[in-house]
Parts: sequence; structure tokens; C-alpha cells
Amino acid sequence: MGLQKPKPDVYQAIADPTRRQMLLLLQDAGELPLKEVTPHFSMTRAAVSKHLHILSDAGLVRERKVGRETRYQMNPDPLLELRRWLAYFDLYWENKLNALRLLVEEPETQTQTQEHLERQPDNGGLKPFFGGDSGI
Amino acid sequence: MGLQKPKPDVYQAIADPTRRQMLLLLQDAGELPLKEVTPHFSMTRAAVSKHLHILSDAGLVRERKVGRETRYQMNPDPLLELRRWLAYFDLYWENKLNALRLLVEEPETQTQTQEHLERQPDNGGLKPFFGGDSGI
DNA sequence: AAATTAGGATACCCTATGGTATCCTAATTT
DNA sequence: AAATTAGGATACCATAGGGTATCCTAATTT
Repeated sequence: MGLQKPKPDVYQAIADPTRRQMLLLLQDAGELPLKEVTPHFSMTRAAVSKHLHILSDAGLVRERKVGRETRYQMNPDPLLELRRWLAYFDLYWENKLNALRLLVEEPETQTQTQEHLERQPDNGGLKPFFGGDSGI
Repeated sequence: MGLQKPKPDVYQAIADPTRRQMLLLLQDAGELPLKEVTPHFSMTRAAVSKHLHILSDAGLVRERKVGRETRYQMNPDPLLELRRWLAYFDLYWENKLNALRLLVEEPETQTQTQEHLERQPDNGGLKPFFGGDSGI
């Protein structure tokens, strides 16, 4: 069983929009070396590398050395921590969620929202009592 | 109930642990003036005020003036943005999630993962196809 | 009216963060 | 072997962020 990393704050890792975008990019692309991540952003290779390391420190990205290049892959597990935290506020939403969802989803999305509105959202079966701390 | 302001970044607002704590505090307490929020933290009134304003800018806290004091109240609505963003990664979890849950809730049954997850693939009614801030 | 109190507003300090530029190494290619 | 390439490592800069101290105002209390 692999042990998990020190976890340098997921919250802060995703605070930066660039890094959020990187996660999405990696999610789509699967696994990319620095060289191929870089052109997606308007900053230097070094900057991209830094961001990737921050993501890596937070456990959101896994590195794998292949030859002289390091390939980066998404690992969303630490985001479970976020989910867990968000679950604290579910109680607040449960009542107004329906009304709110209309406002939120409407703008540019076609929605067949109504259907799954009924089934009460909850947090996907996640309970706020286990440590969503990656490592699996 | 109208939608919130231009939205000065929820992600960044919750990046700070103090502010996260404030949200939880306000969630419990309901509505508090600065004076009563302050003693919960080991920093000056001014610092607390700053944090509250950041939360307020992000729409996570609502201010209400009562006499000379301003009372602050939690408003978790902007966190839906986060939920929405998190939903992007639900697909990644769907396979692992149940395994994890089994590990946590019932350490012995971890072998039955596969059949389990076909039944409970949902992410709490949140769909992964809109949201985020993407951009570039 | 005078004194007190809540808390907004500045001004300022220090550190963290995002970024570039530059150099250095180790694989790869020719 | 020589040249090229990927990307790590520093050094450095500018700005944003958390924090305190201080002053200022407007309600409240006496």
C-alpha cells in the first residue's frame, strides 16, 4: 500500500486559476510531459514547472520519469478533502438548492435539470467523517 | 433572491484556513458582529475584519448593519461553483470511490468493489459538463 | 454633553507567490 | 563524440497577502 504525501494544502493548490486549468488539461490529455503542457499556457516553461510541482506537492498530480522527461498525470484524489469540506454546507443548501440550481445552470447550458432535481443531491455518498486523503 | 456580485474568486477566498474556519463558525453561530467573531481567532480585530471582507467580496458572507455594528452571516451559495468544478473529476472517482468507502466503512468487504459501483455511480446530482472557469 | 464603544480606514511591515532569466545536467540524436 | 534537447535549479523581481498599529467616525451609554 502506498503511503500518502505530506499534503501541502489542496485548497491553496487550486486557488490559482492556472493550476485549475492544468488539472483539466491533464484530465483530458491523460499524461503529459512538461514540454507539452507548456504551450497551453502563456508563461515560461519554468513557471509551468513550478505550478506542476505545487500541484504535485498537493498530491493532485503524479510525476513519472520516462527517460529524460517527466510526465505529469492528474490525480484527483486529494480533491475528496474538498468534497468532504463542502459537505459541511450541504445542510444549508438542501432547501434552496432547487431554486438556486435554476439560476446557476440556466445561462449557457441546456438543461434537463428537472429530472435529477427530485433525487436529493447529497454529496454522492460521501460522509464528512473520513479523511479524503488521497493515497489510494 | 438575486445572484451574487461579480464574484471575486471563491477559490481564493477559501484558500485561507482562517477563512474556512470563519465560515464554519458563522454557520454554527448564525449571525455575528465583528466583535464576537474576533475572540475566536488569535489575531487583531482589523485582521478579522479583512478576512470577513474577503469572504464578503466572494459572496460567502453577507453583511447587515445593525446600529453601529455590522453583523456577518454565512452564505454558502458561491460554494456551488466549487461543487460544480469538482464535478469535473467525478468520472475519475467513480471507480475508486466505492473502494474507498468500503475501506473506510467496512474493511473486510473490499473485494466486492466492481458490482457495487455500477449501482451508485452518481455524484450527487451534479453534472460534470458545465462550469469551471477554463478560459485560455 | 461627555465618555465610551464598534468598527471602518490607512499606513506600513514582512513573507509568500507568480513570474522571468539564466545556468546546469543528463538523455537523445546525428 | 558532438550537438541538441528536456527540464531541473537558482537567482532575482514585482506584487499580493496576512498581519499589526494607529487614527477616525459614528452610535450608544452615562
